[in-house]
Amino acid sequence: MEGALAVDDLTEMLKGTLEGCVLEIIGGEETYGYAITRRLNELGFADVVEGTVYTILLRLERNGLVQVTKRPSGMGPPRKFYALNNAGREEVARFWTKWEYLSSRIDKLKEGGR
Amino acid sequence: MEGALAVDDLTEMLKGTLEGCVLEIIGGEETYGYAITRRLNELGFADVVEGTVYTILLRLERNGLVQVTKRPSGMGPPRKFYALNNAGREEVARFWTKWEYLSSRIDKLKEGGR
DNA sequence: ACCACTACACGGTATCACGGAGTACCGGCG
DNA sequence: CGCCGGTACTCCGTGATACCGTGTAGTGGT
Repeated sequence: MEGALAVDDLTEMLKGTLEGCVLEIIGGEETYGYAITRRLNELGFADVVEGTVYTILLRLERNGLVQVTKRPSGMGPPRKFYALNNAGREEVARFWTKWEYLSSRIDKLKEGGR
Repeated sequence: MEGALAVDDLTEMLKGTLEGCVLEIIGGEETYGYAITRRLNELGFADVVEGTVYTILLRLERNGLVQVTKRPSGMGPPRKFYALNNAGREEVARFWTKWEYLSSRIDKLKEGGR
């Protein structure tokens, strides 16, 4: 019954897009790593695991795209909440531009490719 | 005047998709590396260079997805023509399934992401 | 003879998603 | 009280991929 989905491994295809997805989620509301992972799983990115998301979050922080606030949880260890700053908002806009561009080219190739 | 396109660097986003694009092009007609590179450039993948395409072609050959035929050119050195075999046709179908899946998830995230 | 265009191959680099191990805080169970 | 499961974050190593420069080679034009 487990992941009997049509797709077995999106890993390589997610390169470059997963970071954008995380940015978009953070842009929607201030949130933290564990919740982002769950959110991604719900959205259909079923195989994305915590280690991957945390790597991305650390990278976002290192690149100065997010503002980080640590808050106690009551449900376990303290959480690190992430919110976009100006640079982050610009980056997420760039991401969507790139995605739009790429997906239009690919769809065109798929249609009139021959 | 230089590449004043809306997108500066698709490199990371192309990971996992470029190989599928090459497969699709080969599936359309038997062709060779140099021409595939030109075709990709025409299609909007402007920054894809020959070295990249050749590594993909070597990989496809190594993975037994293509049938290779060397033919003299008259326009330079001999060309290696690539055509899909059965495994290659299955692979390109899998690619489009994955692409469909991924792009639908991403578009959903973009719309109702919150 | 030189140069430009065509055409392919190779080696090294950077980036990214993944996976496992480790740490830590909390609540419920027997 | 001790153990386990769920929550939550960190670190490090691995594998896959696209990129880039360089080299090799064949053809034709001047």
